[in-house]
Amino acid sequence: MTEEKNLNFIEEIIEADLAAGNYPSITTRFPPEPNGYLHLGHAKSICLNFGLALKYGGKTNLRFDDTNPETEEVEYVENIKQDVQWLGFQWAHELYASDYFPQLYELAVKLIKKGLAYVDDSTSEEIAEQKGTPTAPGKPNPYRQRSVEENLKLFAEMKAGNYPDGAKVLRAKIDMAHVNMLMRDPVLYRIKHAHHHRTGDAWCIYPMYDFAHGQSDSIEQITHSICTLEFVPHRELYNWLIKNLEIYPSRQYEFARLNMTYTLMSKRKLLQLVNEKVVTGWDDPRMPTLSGARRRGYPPESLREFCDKIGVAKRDNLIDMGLLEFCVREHLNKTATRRMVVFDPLKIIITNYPEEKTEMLPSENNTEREGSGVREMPFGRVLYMEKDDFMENPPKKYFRLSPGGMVRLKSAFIIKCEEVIKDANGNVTELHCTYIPESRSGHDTSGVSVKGVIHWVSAKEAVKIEVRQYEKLFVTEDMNSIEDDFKNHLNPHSLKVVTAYAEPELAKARPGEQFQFLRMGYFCLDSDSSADQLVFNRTVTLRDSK
RNA sequence: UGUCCCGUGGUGUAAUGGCAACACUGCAGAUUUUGAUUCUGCCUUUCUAGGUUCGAGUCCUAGCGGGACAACCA
Repeated sequence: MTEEKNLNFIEEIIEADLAAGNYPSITTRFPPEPNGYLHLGHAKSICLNFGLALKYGGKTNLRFDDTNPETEEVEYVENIKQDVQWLGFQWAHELYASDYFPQLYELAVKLIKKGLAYVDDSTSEEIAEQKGTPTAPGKPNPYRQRSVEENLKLFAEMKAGNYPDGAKVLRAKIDMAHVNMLMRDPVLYRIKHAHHHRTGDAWCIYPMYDFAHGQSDSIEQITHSICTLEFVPHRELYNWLIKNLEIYPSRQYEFARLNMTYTLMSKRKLLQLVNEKVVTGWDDPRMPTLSGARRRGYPPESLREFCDKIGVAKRDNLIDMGLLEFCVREHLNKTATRRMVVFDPLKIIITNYPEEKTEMLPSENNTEREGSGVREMPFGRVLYMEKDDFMENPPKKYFRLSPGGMVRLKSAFIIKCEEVIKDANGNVTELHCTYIPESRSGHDTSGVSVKGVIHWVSAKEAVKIEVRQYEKLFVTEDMNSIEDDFKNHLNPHSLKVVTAYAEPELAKARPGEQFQFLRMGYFCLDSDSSADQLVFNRTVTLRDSK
């Protein structure tokens, strides 16, 4: 237990509320709209809302904000639930704003009866026109003066389906000259003859966000309704409705949304990438979605650690993607199983090693994880090493292989490069080496010490695999600052597919298993794998201080 | 030319009127059978100007800078 508290501003509010006895315990909610997949920004919100309830012994509801049937689908509902659970959280109740449609309708009637709402026949253009601008007040229209009886009748007719889409709306009657534009008689209900993923065709009028979200909070007795900064102006309306509807006083608090370098966090734009097949789907490992992160191999623990590290505040931020990668490496370093894979093979022949011989050499699965044991790697006369680990004319501080030089083959022997074989064009095609039999790993009596250690595989037993190497999706650091089409900023090299040569043990990889390919990075088996073609995703590279 | 929100190292986040700190990044070094990991050190910080106070990153005022607000989206 640490002494210091270091609370974020929401925790301070909660602790003050609890200390003052304002609530017996807290209730939060995570309120996604099922019109897309969850992304890293949602992870911040999920960790915040669920984390707060966990910390203070409260509970969190998962509530789908499904008030716009035109964009919402069950497919999204299912994936959102899966993502929240994958992140490691369990909701108290699975709820839907659409469950409250009957109650919401009654609340609207109540507002009408109080003379605080009216039916407006204006077109959306007219309403926008009459609304004024942030610097100019709006003007009321004649519909504002309709009687309570007429409003009641008209609203009932709207519900009954007597009018086409757009013919009428229900608006709150507040103040057309209000300095806050959201208080200039906001639209509460609109007509949409659309099929809803849960209520079907039972309704043809649907509440707007402002007449659904806060009311749902009240119905569920949410104590702390936490949302992002763009809802700050809505808070005044949120409170006005609570007061005039005389319902449970939930309170809204706003924090700054997550922004990350080289990334977009807009569901609309991510949907565009999916629809236009720029990526393979919402779960493309390059996507900043939770399903993309999962497929790429980011452990949920890392995401939670990341959300913890970035903190919660009210100022705009741009978090370095490197911080997320740090959290991923930190976790994977302790958990990932080590394997050797050569990406760009250079054949080496150990000239003093017997033709027919193969011996099995043990190598640690993970020195960072106690009890993870060893596996056996076949070693023979013909091996592959990384082309990158050989240099004909090495610079000063180079300590891998060069002509006449020595390196250790990890978990095996020290070898010396005796001869460089080239093709007609002068490209190096093969290396002839000798090995030092006394230098066997763990039994080294050779007295020779070398600085370089490289990975390798036996050519005969090597397994061919497909590896997908990912890089950032966009080349521009701050994607919020651009003013042209975001697709102009796509990274043309965000995916590179290569064939690599793996030690035979890797063929036993199971879905979800995380690996470190020695000196190359962290990888996981992709769902595109088949019996005769294993496909691996590169989760993240190793830190490289070469 | 309105209202609201926000200004602390390169990036984030703390410091709750009393010695500006932690993490990431970067740089340097040690260790290392992964140029990884681990360890050590270093660089760099309170937007400006007034005011209140014994004392201001913190409170007040103004300015400057950034963001939000004119969907029958959420």
